[in-house]
Amino acid sequence: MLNQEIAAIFRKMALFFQMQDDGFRARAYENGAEILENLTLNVKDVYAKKGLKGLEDLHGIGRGMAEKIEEYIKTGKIKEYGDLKKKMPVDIDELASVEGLGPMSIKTLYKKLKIKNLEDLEKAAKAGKIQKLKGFGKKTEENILEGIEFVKKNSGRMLLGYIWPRVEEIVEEFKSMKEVENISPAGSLRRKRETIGDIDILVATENPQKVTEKFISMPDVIKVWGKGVTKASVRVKGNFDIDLRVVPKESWGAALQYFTGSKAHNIKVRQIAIDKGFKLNEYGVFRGKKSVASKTEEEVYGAIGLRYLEPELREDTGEIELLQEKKQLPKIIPYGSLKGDLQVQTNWTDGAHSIEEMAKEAKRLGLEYIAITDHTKSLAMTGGADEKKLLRQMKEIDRLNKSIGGITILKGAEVNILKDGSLDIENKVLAKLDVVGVSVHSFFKMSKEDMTERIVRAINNPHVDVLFHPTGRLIQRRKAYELDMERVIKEAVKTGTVLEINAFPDRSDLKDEHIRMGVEAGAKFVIDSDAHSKDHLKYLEFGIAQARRGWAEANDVVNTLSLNKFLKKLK
DNA sequence: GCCGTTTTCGGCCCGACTGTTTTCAGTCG
Repeated sequence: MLNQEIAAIFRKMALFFQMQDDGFRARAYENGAEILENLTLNVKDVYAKKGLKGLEDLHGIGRGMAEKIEEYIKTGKIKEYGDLKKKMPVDIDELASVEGLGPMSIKTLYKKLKIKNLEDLEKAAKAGKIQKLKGFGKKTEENILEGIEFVKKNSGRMLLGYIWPRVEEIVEEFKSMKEVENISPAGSLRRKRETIGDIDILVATENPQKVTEKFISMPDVIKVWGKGVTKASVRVKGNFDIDLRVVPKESWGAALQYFTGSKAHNIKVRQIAIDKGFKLNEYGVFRGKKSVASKTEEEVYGAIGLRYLEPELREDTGEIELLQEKKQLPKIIPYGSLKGDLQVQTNWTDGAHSIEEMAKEAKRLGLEYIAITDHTKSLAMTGGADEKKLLRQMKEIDRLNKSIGGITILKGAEVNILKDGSLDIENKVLAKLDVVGVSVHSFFKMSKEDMTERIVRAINNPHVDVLFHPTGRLIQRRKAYELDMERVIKEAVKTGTVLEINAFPDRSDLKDEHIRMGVEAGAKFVIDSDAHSKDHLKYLEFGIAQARRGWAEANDVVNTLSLNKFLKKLK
C-alpha cells in the first residue's frame, strides 16, 4: 500500500516537473513510480532492514528519491511535493486525465484562468474562455469538453479475459480485407497483462489509407480521437479506446517489437541498439540510413545481439539482462498444454450447469479430466455441501464416469478454511476425495500474521492438495488479504501443496510476480478456470497467460500431466 | 533525478498526429 501511495505522489511530481520543462527529471520520477508499483517488497521493509542504502540499491532509485521515500515513511509526507503543489495548486492528475491535456496546457490554464480542477475546467470551457487563450482554439475547447465527459464515465482498465473475444472479432474482420497482409494485437494486450488500458492493433499493408478509413468507420465507433495515414485512434461502444498502427510489410517485425512494449523493455532494447551503433525505431534497425533488420521480431532482436523472447516476458524484470548474458530464458508453458481443470463448480452449489454438462463441455474442449469442486457448508449462501451431500455427489460422479466416457470426472471440493485454519469438512470424508482444494472466503481483514498462520495450518492438513486463489483478490473490486506470500510458498513446497493460478478474469490469482517467486522456490502450480458455467471453462487459456507472465514452464504446472501422472503429484 | 568497467559530467528512445500556427509546441504511446 505504501509503495502505491508514494508511487502516486511521484507520478504527480513528474507532471509538475514537466510543467517546469524538466522532462528528464520528470522521467526519472515516472520511472521511480513504476519501480515502486512493481516492487514485490514493501519499501518500508526494505528501509527497515537496509536503510537508505537499501532503497538506493533499487535500480532507478538514487539518493534523491530514496530520501523522499524515507521522508514519507517517517512523516507521511513529501515536502517537495507540497511545495510544488503550493506553487501550482491544481488537481494535476485529474486534469491530466483529460485526453489531450498535458502539463503545459494545465500550467497555462492555471496561470491565465485560475483553473484548478475538472469543475473549473468545465465552467471555463462552457463559457468559451479557453478558446480565447493563445495557443488554444475553438477545436481544443470542444475537445476538452468532450474529454471531460469521457473522464466522468471513465471505464478504467478492462480485464483481459473479458475484452479478448472482442479483439478476436476485430482481428477477424480486418483479416478479411484483401489489403491487410498481416495483423496482430500489440501492447499490453499482446503481453497478456491481466488488465488492459486500451486495445492496440497493428496492421501491415501497402494501402494504409484504405485500412485506416475502414478502421474509423467501424459501426461501433463513437468518437475518432485522431486519424492520419499510418495511425488512428477511436473510442467504441462500451467506452474503450482502440489504437491502430499501420506499417509496410517490410517493417512488420520492427513495428511489432516496437508496439508490443513494454515501454521500459523497449527503452532498454533501444539503448542496447544505440550502444552498438544502431538506431532502432518502428521501421527497423538502422546502421546510419541503412536498414539492417526489420521483417521479423527474431531478426530485429538478433541484429542487436539479443534473441527473440515471448511477449509475456517483455516487462523489464530481468529478461534483457539474461539475454545479454546469453543465458537461457525459461521455456514458458505453451498455450493449449493443459489436460485438466481442477476447479469447477456445478449446480450442486452456485454453478449454473450440471456435473454432466460441465464434463461434456470440458471434453469438447479437449480436456482429459476435470475435478468437480463445489463449495462446502460454511459458505451457506452458495448452498455449500456438507459431508452427506459430498458423499451423494461422489456416487453421482461414479455413475457419470461410467456413462459419459472420454473424460474422467474427479471427486473434489472447494473446502472452506475457517478462521482458525481448520476446515469445515471432516478428514475422513476429505480422504475419499481425489482433489481437495481449500480457500478463504471469510474474515478477510485479519492481520498479516494471523492470515498467514491460518493458511499455513490449512495446507498442513495431509488431505489438502491445492490452495485455491491464494490471495483472495478480486481485481477492481476487492483487495487481496494481507499475506506473507514467501512463507506460504515455502510451506507449500514443504507440504507438497499445489498453488492455484486461478484463471477467472477478475481473480487472476496468483499474480505474475507471486508465480515467479513460487517457480524460484520450487513450488508446483495448477491452472484452473474456476468455472461457474460451461462458458467459463475457456478461461483456462488466460490462466496460461498468467503463468507465462510468471515465467512458469510446463513442468511447473501439474495439470499439464496426463491423469495418472497428475494424480501421483497430489498428496 | 539517475546512471556509469570508455564517463562522476553530460547524456537521457523516438516518431505520428493535432491544432495552432505559417514552422512548431504539445501530447501521446
